Amino acid sequence: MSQIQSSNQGSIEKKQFGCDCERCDLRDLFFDHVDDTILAEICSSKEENNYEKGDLIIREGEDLINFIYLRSGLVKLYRTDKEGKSQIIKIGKPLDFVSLLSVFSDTMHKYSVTALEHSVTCSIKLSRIIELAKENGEFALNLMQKMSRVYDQIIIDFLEIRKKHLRGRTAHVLLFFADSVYKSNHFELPISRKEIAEFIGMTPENVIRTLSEFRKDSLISINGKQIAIIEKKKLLMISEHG
Amino acid sequence: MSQIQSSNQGSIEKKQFGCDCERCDLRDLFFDHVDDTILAEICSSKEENNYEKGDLIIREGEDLINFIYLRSGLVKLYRTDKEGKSQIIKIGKPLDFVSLLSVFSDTMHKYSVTALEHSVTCSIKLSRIIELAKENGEFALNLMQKMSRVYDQIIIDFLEIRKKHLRGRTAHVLLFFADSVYKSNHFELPISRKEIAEFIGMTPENVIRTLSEFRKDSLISINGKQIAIIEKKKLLMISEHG
DNA sequence: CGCGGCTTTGATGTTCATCAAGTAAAGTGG
DNA sequence: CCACTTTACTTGATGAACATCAAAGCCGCG
Repeated sequence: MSQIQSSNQGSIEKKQFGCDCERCDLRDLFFDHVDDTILAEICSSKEENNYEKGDLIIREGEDLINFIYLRSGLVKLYRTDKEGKSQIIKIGKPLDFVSLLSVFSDTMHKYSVTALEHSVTCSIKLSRIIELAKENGEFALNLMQKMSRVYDQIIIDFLEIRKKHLRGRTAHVLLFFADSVYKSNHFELPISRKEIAEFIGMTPENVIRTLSEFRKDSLISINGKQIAIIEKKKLLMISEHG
Repeated sequence: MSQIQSSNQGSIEKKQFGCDCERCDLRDLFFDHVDDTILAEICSSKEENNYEKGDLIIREGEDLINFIYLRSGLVKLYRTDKEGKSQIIKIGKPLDFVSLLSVFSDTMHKYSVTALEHSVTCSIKLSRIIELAKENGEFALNLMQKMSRVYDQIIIDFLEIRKKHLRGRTAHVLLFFADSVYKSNHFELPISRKEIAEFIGMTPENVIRTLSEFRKDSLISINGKQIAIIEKKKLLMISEHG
């Protein structure tokens, strides 16, 4: 994992924070209710990290020191049991909050996070965030809302997936990447067949078999990791149970 | 559903709040960081409700007006789809927070809640809680921690259950009631076989079959809803996968 | 180049849902 | 309070869905 400090590239507008937080989409989300002085302090104390595909960002069990969020890229959030088997909980995009889960429930990370593509995270000392929340209820409330939405979405996805069979689950994953991540019917799968299986609670063999079926039925075309969705409506029907 | 207002029965210690919050276990959890004046105000404006087994406490989709928590009793938290099929998310005990989930993520309830035994809830206007959180960061942070723990536990339980087969899931449920709810190896099941099935994502028939198997293997004894766990160690092994 | 992990397909058996049919229990109206 | 209706429970039989095992091809990497 490489680790670089972001440099101020002289933004055009607003104050100089000694960093480039002004241009970060996440700023609004987090710091709506924090005044500029504090924002500048946070901003200059933050740490920006770069990760390549496959890099471990957070390891389950590690001490929870930083509040980490995803600035760009794509990550998977997962748990691994003693036998080494993983279960993927969520595919995290920017504006999702990487370490948001479990930040306030424990002193250790409850889940691991690994980059699925080149990703950039920002880290802020958790102790500072907690101070801020104590001092500033609006900020705390804002955080609470975001957290709650992320959690609720995970629960609803789990329930949705549990209702479906193999074909429905597989279609669900394809549509998730097409609609929620890449916003295109043609994309490169950022995860392996095995990881799809860990995501939907099936075996890799059966995921592959189902993808092959979809291909034979001309619902999708497959070229390694390249996926093109051909019959989206049919795929949707399969996902919603068919 | 009956609805009674709690009456002050003249508590011995501390101030008179015009209510009996002093004797509520939940008080500490919520209002550690709120001063007595505000506490008194909240306390006298709260509404206490009684529910019998089977009473609906919250209906999915209802406007989220009150912050509701479970003072005593047992509830199920669940979602129902268009075809009328339910999925149970969690069995809620006192000190769990009935309306905690989704309170801060939406304007509507995302889940339904039904009483599994006689239950007592306290309701506080959500708008008041939000004001409090804004004014008082410590309170907000406290709430955030509790919420986060509840959510994390749900996610971990979902993952655990997903790893297991029918026998493991059924054992898991029995042990949950024995250890986490009733703290006894002999208890009356508060939910039907069908509800167990909705909880673990199986069919009622197979839940029944598995319970019968456990009975034939002398791991448990069954008399209607009365369950006695005989071979706890073996049940534990089955739960942890055997 | 060769090793290890991911991928793919096929064959086989297990696990589970579904259907059916009957019993017990619990609620309902006269 | 009893006959009636409904809902929950139970067991068996069957087939579908899925995991597992096996074998071979592929790809990336040291």
